[in-house]
Parts: sequence; C-alpha cells; structure tokens
Amino acid sequence: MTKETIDTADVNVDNRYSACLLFSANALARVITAIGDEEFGRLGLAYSHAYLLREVVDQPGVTPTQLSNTLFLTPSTITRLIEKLEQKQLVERRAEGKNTKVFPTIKGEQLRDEVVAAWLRTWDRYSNAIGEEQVKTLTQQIFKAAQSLGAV
Amino acid sequence: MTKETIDTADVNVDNRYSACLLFSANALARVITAIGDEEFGRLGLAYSHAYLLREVVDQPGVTPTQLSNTLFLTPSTITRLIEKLEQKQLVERRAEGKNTKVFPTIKGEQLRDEVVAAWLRTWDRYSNAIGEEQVKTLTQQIFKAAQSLGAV
DNA sequence: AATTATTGTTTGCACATACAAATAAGGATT
DNA sequence: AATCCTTATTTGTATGTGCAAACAATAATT
Repeated sequence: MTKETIDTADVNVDNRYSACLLFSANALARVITAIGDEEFGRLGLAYSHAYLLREVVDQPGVTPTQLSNTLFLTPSTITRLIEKLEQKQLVERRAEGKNTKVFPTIKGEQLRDEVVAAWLRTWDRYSNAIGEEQVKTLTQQIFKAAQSLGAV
Repeated sequence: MTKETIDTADVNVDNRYSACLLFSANALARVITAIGDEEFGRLGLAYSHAYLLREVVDQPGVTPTQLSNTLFLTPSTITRLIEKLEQKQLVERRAEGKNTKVFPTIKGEQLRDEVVAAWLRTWDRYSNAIGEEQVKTLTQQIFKAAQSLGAV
C-alpha cells in the first residue's frame, strides 16, 4: 500500500491558485473523488459506475442519451461505462431501432442497497470534514455554477 | 467539428445528484476544464501544463515534489506533465543528487505572458457566466473545502 | 563502516473522460 | 420512392490522472 501522497503541510494557503476557480474546482474534484472511489471501491466500482448502475436499476430501459443528460457525461463516456458494467454482468443492453435500452441484471439489482449505503458513507465523510451544513450549501452552489457554465 | 454535447435542456434541476457533492464537484470541474482547455489550448497547452509552466518560469529550479505540493497533483502526474513540456521544449530537467530541478527554456519563458493572458480570459468567461463576485466567493469556499477534505 | 530506513523521482499499468469519425436508424423534403 | 438531414450509439485514439512498484540517493541506526 504505497499510495502516493501530496504533502500540503508547508503550502501557503493563499498561494495564487487559491484564487483560481479552474484550479480549485479540479483540486476539490480529485480529493472528493478519491474519497468516493474508496467507498464505492469496496463494491468493486468506480463512483461513476455506481451512479450509472443506480440510474439503470431505478429506470430499467433507460437509454445512453438519457444517462448522458442525467449524469452530465458525454455519450461516448456513457458507452464506456456501460461496457464496464456489462463485463461485470451488472447491466445488459438491448438494441431497439436506433435506440439502446439498458437494463439491470439480477446481480445489478442486488447491488443497489450497497450502492446507496456507500453513498451515505461518502456523505458522512464529507460532513465530518467540512460540516453537514457546509456540504449542503456548497453542493448547491457548485451545482448551480456547473449549470450556468455548462450552458455557455 | 463534431464535438460531443450534453443536452441539459430537459433535465430536472433538482434531480438527486444535485444533492451530491461528489457528482456536482466533478460536473463543475469538467465544465470549467473545458473552458480552460479552450483558452490554454490556443497556446497548445492543457491547463495543467500551463500552470506547471508558469510555476517553473517563476521558480526556476523547482523540484517535482514542490510542484506536487503547489499544484495538488501526485508526483507521478508531475513527472508526466514535465515530460510533455520537455517534448515541447518549454522546460528542461537537471538531476542533482536525488533531486530533479526543472528549468524553463527560453521558449518557455517567452510563453509566460501568453499564459497569463489566457488565464485572465478564463476568469472573464467565468465572471460572465456566474458573476465576478460569485466567482470569488465560490473559489474561496471550494479551495477551503478541498484543503479540509484533503487533510483527512 | 555496514545495514536499514527514508525520501525523491520515475515507470508500468489502468481508468475515466472526451473528441472526431464511423455507423445506423428515422424523419423530412423533394 | 429517393435523397438528404438529423438523431442515437459506438469505435479509434488521445489525454490527464493515480496507484503500486522500482529505482536511486541520502539519512539514521546499529
């Protein structure tokens, strides 16, 4: 377990990058993803796989395009994620005309509760680190900003 | 130019993911990175390359470890970024004992002003989308959160 | 002085993501 | 009906990032 670390102990908190949204947003995403992958990783899933799986379990027959819109990921990325989940036999695809419908397998359905549980654990970890209230407001602001910027 | 798009027009703003920090943070990072890469892309650089280059120009002889701490990226990632910049002949490495020191080339130094200019352009675009004041506060909050969560 | 531990850097591998182009199916227009 | 246009999905390729392990150099301990 020789996980690479970043030693921030001696970093000036007010370095120039703290004033840069591009930098900060990516830093936050990486830190948070690390935590998320740690929790979802116990189920053998990356966080985005877990999200997609849950979406498929809750909406059997959902199409890649719909998933793309819901998860804010491009169609090609969705295809790749589905491929991975198919390999793990958690979902399966059925072609219908020009659409592809994605269904959960039994194995996939059975994993749902664990996914939700992992989800709650990540929430707890964020809350412990920065406070439950702060998690809420920050999430809201971030989501709104992402929407505004995405529309540009 | 058949860039993949994500159609968010018909997405419910209050879907369950808007309440999830992991999801929102990554969505924001992707949107923002797309804008940043567009601006820095004119210089033939990804945004992280631009950041690293600026760091090297401003602190000639900086080591990968220092860069790792400043840029919140793991040492291996730093190595990869340096390799890329070396290929473009914008920086060069000199081994000194167990340390590696990174210096800008003349070509690299000449690019500095353009990097700063691109930086300002990204700032303008964020401000136009979500307001200058909001960019400031959001950036601050995000950076703080990243620090708190990173320390866990 | 010799061995062990620590620190700094790089490398092999893997993964999430995206762009651009390809393919395929439906719809629209003539 | 035949042609063009649009929409849905997949595929080839590339990039940024990280983990784990390898390597190299210095420091610490015996």
